[in-house]
Amino acid sequence: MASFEADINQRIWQVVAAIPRGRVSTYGEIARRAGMPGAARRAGAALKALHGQTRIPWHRVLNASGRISLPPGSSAALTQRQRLEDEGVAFKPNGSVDMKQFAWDSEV
DNA sequence: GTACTGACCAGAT
DNA sequence: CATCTGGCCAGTA
Repeated sequence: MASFEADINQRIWQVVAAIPRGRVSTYGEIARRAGMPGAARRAGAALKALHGQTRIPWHRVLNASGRISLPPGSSAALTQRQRLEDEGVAFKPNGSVDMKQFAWDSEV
């Protein structure tokens, strides 16, 4: 049996890939859907492992506050915001996204 | 093996 | 709003 760790990453990426365009989710939600409730950090580690080279829509994942969890001003953070706005996800002046409106599991 | 860190989270102060 | 605390799991030194 191969270690489950590698499969866990695949699981996480699969969940992220399932986020509809124009919607966002959180690390906690991703972890929960991947079968590891409470392991939000694991989700972050899995996305970091992609290091940008992937077709997985990692930019649709925000932290529980609805904010980009990457260093402000960093290349990755700017790319994430750019791609989300391009998909129709709006950022408030304070730099957060309205989860009530754009969360994957949320209805308008 | 231990210790520290991190694209986290929720609750308390 | 800022700060701290405990919890979670994996990667790194």
